[in-house]
Amino acid sequence: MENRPSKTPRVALDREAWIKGAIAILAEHGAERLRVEILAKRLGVTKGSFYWHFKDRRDLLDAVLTFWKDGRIRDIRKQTQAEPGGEVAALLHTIEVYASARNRKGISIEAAVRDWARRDAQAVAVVEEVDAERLACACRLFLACGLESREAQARSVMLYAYVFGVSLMHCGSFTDDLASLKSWIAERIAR
Amino acid sequence: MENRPSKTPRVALDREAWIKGAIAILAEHGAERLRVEILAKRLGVTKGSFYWHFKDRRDLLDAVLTFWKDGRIRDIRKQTQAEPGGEVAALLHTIEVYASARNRKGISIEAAVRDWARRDAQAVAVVEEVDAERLACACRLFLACGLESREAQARSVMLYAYVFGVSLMHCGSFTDDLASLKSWIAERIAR
DNA sequence: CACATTCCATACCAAAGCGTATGGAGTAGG
DNA sequence: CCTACTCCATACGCTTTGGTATGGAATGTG
Repeated sequence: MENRPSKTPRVALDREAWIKGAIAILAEHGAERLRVEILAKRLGVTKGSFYWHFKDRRDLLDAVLTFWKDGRIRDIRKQTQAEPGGEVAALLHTIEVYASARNRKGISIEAAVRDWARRDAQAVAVVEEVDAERLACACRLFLACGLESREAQARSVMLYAYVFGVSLMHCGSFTDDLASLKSWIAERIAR
Repeated sequence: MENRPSKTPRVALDREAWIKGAIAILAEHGAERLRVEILAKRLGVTKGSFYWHFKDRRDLLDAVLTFWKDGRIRDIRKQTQAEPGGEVAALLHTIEVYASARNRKGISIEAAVRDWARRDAQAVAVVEEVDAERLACACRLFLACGLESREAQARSVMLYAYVFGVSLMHCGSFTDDLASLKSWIAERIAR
């Protein structure tokens, strides 16, 4: 199934195509509005196809969660890689990437999954795994900077709480130069 | 309508009772799951009654948003009151109150409204008003502490971003003493 | 060519939910 | 006591959506 040559004229959908479409809807409308008929229409097929690839709607939701979790864990490990001496730069880079307005799609997915986790046990488990990995990655960098364990933990929590919070706020009309405010904050968190 | 004596045997519902019930559902299940028939059942009546008090479902949603906005603006003004010299204490108090786990209900509503605001223009407008007021209140305190305008703004953004972010994270398994981490963070933000 | 397999369309049922129409019970005013 | 008004119940039509059953077209295989 997965090693189908991509040149095949028959453009059959596989599980991953459905999952990626589902994540797009998740980002735009939230988990509650992730309906199989809507998704099928978006992919240009009918739901008869859906139930070939997935047992039921829940099967899709779990697949989406796993797909998202794996991607996020891969990403945080990549973003927090640092050579000795470059730890502060890596921290600033992480804040920049995760709090940046140009990461709109990623932030939307993140927000949707976290809202989802307020009502779904499986989503809670996934978010906990991702948060644990992210905190561990940040903590590793702070420790490498020479901070003691306690402060490294506190700064890690502060870092991610800030990053998620700022992506939820609507502070556009508060200041004329939000970018410089953000870099001031990033400095205070990372250094 | 509003000056009905409370001793009336007939316990008729008024608009506010419907709104408060709606906010409870909003906190538990989100705006998407705020259905009039479910709400009516929760209040012990049928939807026939609902359409007496509200034009349609949208009418209820707008009323919920206005009710929430007024309450939040009243609250932030109250929480950030400070006598001269007590500004830092007021800031720490605000962080404590808004990021506290004992404020579960309020945090749930807050999260639901913010998620709602990702898809609803009216909700966006309300969240923007509330955020603007909160940032202004915090900024006032920082300025009273003697900080210059730029830093006061930056700290205000950091304060609220952190507060909302920490309520979204799942960092329970990260440390054995989250409380002391939080107070360390609060100190670093407020002072 | 015959056949099985893969992937999808169509048709169908059941449930949830919005909004309307209508009537009925309770209450206040005259 | 009669009437108007308030608040709610009941019944209905309509749309959306999850899930199933079944057939059919495209593709690969012997």
